Amino acid sequence: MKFESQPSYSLGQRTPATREVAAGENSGNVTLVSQSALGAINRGRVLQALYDNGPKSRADLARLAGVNRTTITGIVQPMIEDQLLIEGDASPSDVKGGKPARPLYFNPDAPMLGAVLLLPGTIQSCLVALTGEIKAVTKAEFDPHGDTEAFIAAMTKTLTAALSQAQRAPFGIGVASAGMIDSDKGTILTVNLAPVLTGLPLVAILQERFSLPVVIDHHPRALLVGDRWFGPGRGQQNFAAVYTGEVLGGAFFIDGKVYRGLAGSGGELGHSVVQIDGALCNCGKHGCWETVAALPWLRKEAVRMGLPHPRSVTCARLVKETDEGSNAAEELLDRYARNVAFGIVNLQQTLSLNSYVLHGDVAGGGMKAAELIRRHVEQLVVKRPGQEISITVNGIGEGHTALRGAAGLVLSSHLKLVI
Amino acid sequence: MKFESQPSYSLGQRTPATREVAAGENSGNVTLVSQSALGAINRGRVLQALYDNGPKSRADLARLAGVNRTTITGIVQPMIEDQLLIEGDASPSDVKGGKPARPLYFNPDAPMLGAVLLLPGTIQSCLVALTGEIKAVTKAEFDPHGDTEAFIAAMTKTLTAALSQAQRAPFGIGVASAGMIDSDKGTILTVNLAPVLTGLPLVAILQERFSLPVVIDHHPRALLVGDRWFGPGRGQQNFAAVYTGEVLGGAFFIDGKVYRGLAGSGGELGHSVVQIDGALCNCGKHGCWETVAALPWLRKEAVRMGLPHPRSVTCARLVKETDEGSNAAEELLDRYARNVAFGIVNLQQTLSLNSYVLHGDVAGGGMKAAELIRRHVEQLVVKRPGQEISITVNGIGEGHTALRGAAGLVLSSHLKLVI
DNA sequence: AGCAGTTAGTTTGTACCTCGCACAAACTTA
DNA sequence: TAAGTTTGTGCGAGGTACAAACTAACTGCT
Repeated sequence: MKFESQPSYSLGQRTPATREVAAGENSGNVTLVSQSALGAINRGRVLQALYDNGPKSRADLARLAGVNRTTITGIVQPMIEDQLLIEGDASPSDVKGGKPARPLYFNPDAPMLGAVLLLPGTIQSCLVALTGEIKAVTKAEFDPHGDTEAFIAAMTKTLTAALSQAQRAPFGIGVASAGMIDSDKGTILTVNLAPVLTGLPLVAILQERFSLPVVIDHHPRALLVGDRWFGPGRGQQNFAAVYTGEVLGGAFFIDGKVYRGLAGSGGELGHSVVQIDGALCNCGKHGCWETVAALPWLRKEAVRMGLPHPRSVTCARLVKETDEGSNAAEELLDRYARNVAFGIVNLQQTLSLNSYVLHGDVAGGGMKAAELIRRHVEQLVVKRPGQEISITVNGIGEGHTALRGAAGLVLSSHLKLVI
Repeated sequence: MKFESQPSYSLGQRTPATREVAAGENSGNVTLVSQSALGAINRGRVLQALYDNGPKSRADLARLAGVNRTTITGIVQPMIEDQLLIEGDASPSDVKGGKPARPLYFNPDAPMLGAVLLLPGTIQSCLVALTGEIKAVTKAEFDPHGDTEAFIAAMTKTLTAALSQAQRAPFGIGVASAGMIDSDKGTILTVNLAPVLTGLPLVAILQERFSLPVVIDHHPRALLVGDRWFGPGRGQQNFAAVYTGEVLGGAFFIDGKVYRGLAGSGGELGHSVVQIDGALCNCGKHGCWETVAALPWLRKEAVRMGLPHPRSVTCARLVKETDEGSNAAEELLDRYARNVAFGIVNLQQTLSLNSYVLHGDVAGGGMKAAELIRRHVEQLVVKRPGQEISITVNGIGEGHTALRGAAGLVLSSHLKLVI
């Protein structure tokens, strides 16, 4: 599957090959900013400003970035000609007098992004427009213990089905996967619940079949980017996404960049220790955060406390039952919130990001759960004067946030160059 | 106190005033890289490469950074003329044939950096050469509960004494301080053991008196920069510094940059929780890492176990007594190492930096303590294939590492622009 | 000794980017 | 209708990195 008509400008490094050439034999630890890279960087930042702030005029963008208006014109003009951006009609502005500003926004028909969400047993592929719209969703299932070839065939088939509905070449393909991912090498290291994926060099495989830039990252990082793009993290420079469910995970947005850690292994929070010599964890260690703040703990406690249908209890149900007056539910919910809070406290003491977006089970508990957790965090953290800690939930269907995030991963990896 | 003869080129933003002008009314979250900033950025990176790798020829630097040789010439030539760098004699190289390379290195007589280490009751000021040499150390004491004016007078006096021995204007002044620091605003928030410092806007005060760029940061961050500059972190792009003693603290070097967190509050690791509902901490919470891995814990346990002179026990002494065959010392040392390891494990699970430099009490235990801790970390961390975790100690007199780090803070804040 | 080959560093010209200035377009206010 | 304001656009200036071509200095072979 090949596409034509690449845009006349570059959004950054468009293919891994280009990247290798650009980096050359640069084995050192210094990278200078080259003249040509500068253009790509600034183009990327202007686009990001448009993501973050919505439609803006050239003059607004110039003010926002502290640069000359002419600079913005020079950057956006080719993008308008290339139909990536659209110049809207002059809108009635709030300022008096003067030529009315013409807002710039993303062309809904601009090149889209391929996105894949890979969870044990299921593949979800789609196209994501720069406006965040999700199109051409195709799903497939695979045998987690089956044959690699069969999985690759299923993967290729759904992705082809989704991508073929694009009119112009997508900018790239982003894959969000459960499990342990090496995002540098582009391989899946291990997925406990889907051994067929173990060691799969998925990026190389997809790159070869689709001739597009491909990025893979783990699920929480996709949620983070989804938050940043169209969720509560929009426009923020520092925040963390935290996922709770059967397992716990997290990802960080630091100083305007997605944090990966070496080989993309940052954010494996589930196995940070909050209880030395505590309960045994799946990983073989004791007292991991996952042993006190994930669903298995919640359900075990529900059994112990004699709650109704304890094996299927969720945060959402606890909130509902609390509202209906169940003291037992309220008590368990509070303990759950407190246990979740400990992990956030440790993050806060370490990175001091001040802003946390919750996903997964606790997100089902909505604002009430978030507020409960926030209160525990406030109590447990060492306060600094004037410091406010924000805890929000992203309740949008998880699949959508992760898919948007997977798409955003491609984009951000090509916009935010490592400089 | 004023200096003359500024260099003809700029190493970045030389004064806060310039910075404000440069940022303009940029209240947004986007910053484009301007053409002129590009030069400053690359100049800074070349200098950093020289720090990291020691004397290098232009050609080597070009290869290291993946840029053209002519670019390096253009960058270093003004610095040589300005006597910041010196071009060494052609040295016999290992390659056969060709014109011999001429190494570039820092002029020991180049402008130096002012550095201050502020601990409860004591002030230490000095000059630090770009070669790392520490000169003109002057010390003073102050009453931690005394008068603010008296403190400022003492501070100004020692710093003036140190700076007056410089022949050219220092690049700036770096302050490393105990306690909670707001490095954005340049103020000391609180120092538990020195109330006189509470709320002191030290950066503004020093900037006014010395007309130089001034940077303040907390003690562990200075240690980090000291490590990065002349310690085990030299040339590394990702590592953490961890300080243990009466209190615990840390700082991170991430992707080639010092991590600060909002208002410089990142790295307050002592109060991350490793034992839910554990022992009561000074901060009023329970189960902080500080309650199980700092000196007070160690000494309390030494008392409990009946070790000799338990109130003055240190890691160094435990190592010595272990070597001499004391089983009790060996057992306590191992438990101490394990407790320290938990904090490092949590860092590793969160940020995945893979490299840790220890300071303070555990550093006194030398390689033996480091190896013990490393073994515990290896056992407690979720291993990824091929992942190696390095734990080292920086045993150099703490004052020196912190002072060098304080100096480095100024330099790095002026070299590594936020771009 | 002399020449080819190799590497270091410089000179020169080119391409690219941002900025400041001047100006037209479009709108408001008096 | 005139003055004032804001947006957006040419155009030249200044600064930066790069490529090509050159000189300088050294090695190894004949």
